[in-house]
Amino acid sequence: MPEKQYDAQHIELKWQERWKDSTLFEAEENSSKPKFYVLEMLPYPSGQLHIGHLRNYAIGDALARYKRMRGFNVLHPMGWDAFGLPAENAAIANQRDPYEWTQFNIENMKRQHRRMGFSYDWSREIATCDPAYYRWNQWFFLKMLERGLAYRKQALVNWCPECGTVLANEQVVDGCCWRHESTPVEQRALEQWFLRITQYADQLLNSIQDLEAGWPERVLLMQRNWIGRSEGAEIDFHLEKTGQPIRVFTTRVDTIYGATCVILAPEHPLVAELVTGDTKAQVKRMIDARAAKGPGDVEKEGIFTGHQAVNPYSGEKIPIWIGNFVLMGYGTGAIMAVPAHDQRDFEFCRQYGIPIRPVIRPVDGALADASSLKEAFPDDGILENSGPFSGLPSEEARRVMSAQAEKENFGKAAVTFRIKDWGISRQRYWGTPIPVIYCPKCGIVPVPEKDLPVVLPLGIPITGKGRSPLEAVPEFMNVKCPKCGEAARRESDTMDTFVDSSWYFYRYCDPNNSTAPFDSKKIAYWFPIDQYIGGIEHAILHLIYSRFWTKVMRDLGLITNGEPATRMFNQGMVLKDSAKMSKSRGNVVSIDEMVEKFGADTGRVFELFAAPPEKEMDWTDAGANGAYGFLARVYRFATRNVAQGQPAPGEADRKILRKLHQTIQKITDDFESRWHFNTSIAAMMGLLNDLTDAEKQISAPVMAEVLEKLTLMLEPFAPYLAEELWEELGRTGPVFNHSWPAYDPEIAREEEAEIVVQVNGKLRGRIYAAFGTPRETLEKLALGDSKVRALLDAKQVVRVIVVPDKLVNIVVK
RNA sequence: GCCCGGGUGGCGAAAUCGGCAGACGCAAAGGACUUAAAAUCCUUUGGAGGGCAACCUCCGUGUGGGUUCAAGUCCCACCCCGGGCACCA
Repeated sequence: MPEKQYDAQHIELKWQERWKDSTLFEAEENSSKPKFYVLEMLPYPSGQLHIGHLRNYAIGDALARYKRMRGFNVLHPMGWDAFGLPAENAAIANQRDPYEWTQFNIENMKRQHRRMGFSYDWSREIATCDPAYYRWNQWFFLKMLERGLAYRKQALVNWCPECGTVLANEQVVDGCCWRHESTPVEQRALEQWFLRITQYADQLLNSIQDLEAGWPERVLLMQRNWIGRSEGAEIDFHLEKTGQPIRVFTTRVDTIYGATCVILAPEHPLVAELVTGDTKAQVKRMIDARAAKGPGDVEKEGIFTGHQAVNPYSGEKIPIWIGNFVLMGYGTGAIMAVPAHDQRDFEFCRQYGIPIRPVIRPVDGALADASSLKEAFPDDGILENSGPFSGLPSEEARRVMSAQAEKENFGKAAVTFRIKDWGISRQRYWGTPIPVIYCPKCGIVPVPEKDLPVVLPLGIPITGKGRSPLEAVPEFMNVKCPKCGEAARRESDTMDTFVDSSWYFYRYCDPNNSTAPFDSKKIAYWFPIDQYIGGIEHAILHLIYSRFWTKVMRDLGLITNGEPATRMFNQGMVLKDSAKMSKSRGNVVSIDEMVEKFGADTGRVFELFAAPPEKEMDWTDAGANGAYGFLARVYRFATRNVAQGQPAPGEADRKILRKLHQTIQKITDDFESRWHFNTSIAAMMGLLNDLTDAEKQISAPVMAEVLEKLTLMLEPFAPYLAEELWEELGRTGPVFNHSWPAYDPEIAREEEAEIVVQVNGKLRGRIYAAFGTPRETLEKLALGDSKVRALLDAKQVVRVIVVPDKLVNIVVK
């Protein structure tokens, strides 16, 4: 009879058909099992899934299946982040209704995910473009508005005068509009809505320490830097002429006697008062130049205002400059320049001939001579030439000096954060409408909760021109004021899509709730997320916003957890032939194409086998062939050995059982600790190689046991094949309803330890001894080894190092 | 410039706590089967040298130093690659 061949297409279609429309894992809130919530980051439905998107799902699905087999009540939901710029651009370009376009893409992606056989609980599917979801974005917005966490202020946006519309940063190309390459983008001030994330800056920073156990160190580091807390002092210099205070922020108030000028950001409000005529025009050019270029490329540039400021400590008069490197959005928008102790100030002052005056000396050194200074001395030391503070160490001086400022009312110790409030206004069609009404009489009026959701009007023209697409829809814009009943206008801005992704994973726990965003009891059961998996590109924005949202919901009394996820994992990128996959390179491999060529199981196995999951991996068809070959060998071996084997047990049985238990141990360890599934799969390949070598010597019961356990171990990686083999073995599936195989360390252990014998650290031989053989015996054995003895001839043994069960190193002279 | 990762055969990689470098796979070469090809199976495969042979010797984890009985792994300096941030006072 010819051997059965592995036909991935046939097998996968068969099981897809059987499991059509069914949810594989159903998570239950009332289960007595321990819970495990595993989540991959939301995909955006661009409709064109390629194998680069596959990796975090392959990892998440393997983990979900493994945890399920370990007896956990697993929640593994799936949904779609379905608002955004691409949908709108597609609508503009293809004249398609964005809602239909999105629905089409969601259906397509769902089909692809089903084809891959991922174990989602489809009964919990959500799409963020559904009013049933975004209604709660609006509800949260109103709650934040009530508590002063949402506010409106003027902010600068990129504006294309040709389109008459707002541009996202990525739509600005070389300072010009992406559609009008010769039209420079302008900065225009618009009233925009903000969420006060800065109010949570301290909490977001402090509770990072709770994440240290389960989040990658680099993500936490990036977040710490992003939040950017710095301690220092705010000090008022005074305008000489009027006595008007100019507040500066500094981390080095101890250097203030070395301040030789005050520098204002060009946008600083005082600038408008201080400068006139030509200088004013010069300042405007400075602002525009910076907007067009981006801060990194700008040369330091300064303008003297002609005014003087008074140092509140020394009474000294110093010039006031305007500097293009001073940021209005950080600190107070004004700095004191201490060129002797700050490299950037040093460069600026040298450029403009402003005096440089050292006031800090190293603890065990002398004060630098200003005329010979080559670079700034930025470190702490001892104060000199600093009036009553001379002789104090920097740290103490900072404390004393800010205390004095506070006492005498010209400043205080202060903390500044780099993080800014979160601007959520988007002048776009495709997002959650901001639920606010502007009444000429009552002002800003929130939409009453009973009128939610404010729904996006469908079927309207989207041209990409004008302030916002919604503004051109009178049926949407014109409303009665909920307070006074007079004619009023709606807010036409929609929300940033990061709002959608900030709390979607809570909605999964209760996706159909129509009276609340979710039932708090269900959240209390499932949260925090046990494992979140996604790309490193979200390390900052998405992950800070969702942490912020969690803290706000906790303060609203909706949830009790302070962080959304206890563990976070960032998978590496998938490359194709060593280059990032992209349409322009033409190296995109679609999931459909891959499944037709190799099968879903092969795709998963290869993506996990080619590299450890946190590293980037290179997709090559040859490599995928290798993974296919492995699955095919497993299939052929299993099908030809079902109910086969020698009647009597023998030596081969013992060896193969040992290998089996070693393999189970290895893969279990990989799942429990570091997720190096590449080595897990390598271990299964090793087991299969040993099985093939001993094929004819294995007894029937051992063969049956090995095949059963191998199939169970395949389940997280190649579920279709596992299911098929399970059926071949005469068992009833699904496989994930069965327990993960246990290993016995006694069986897994080698009978004898192989002990390496080194002479002066070089490998010279091996000896074999039972585990736990005492040091003395090992030393004797090693010294007695004939090969070793030959090498020791005429040499003197200085020392012998014995590592039990491992190694003997003989040091000779 | 700063911060964070990396650098191991022809290639992807393994070596989890300082203890046998190169597991597992790809590619390649040779062989078996075949009219032939595909598929499958077997053998070889870090480099150099030696031996009729079982095998043996030396070198080898980006570079140069160091610690150690022992270094891919720890320390110092440097080079290169990738990612992030970029005048943050």
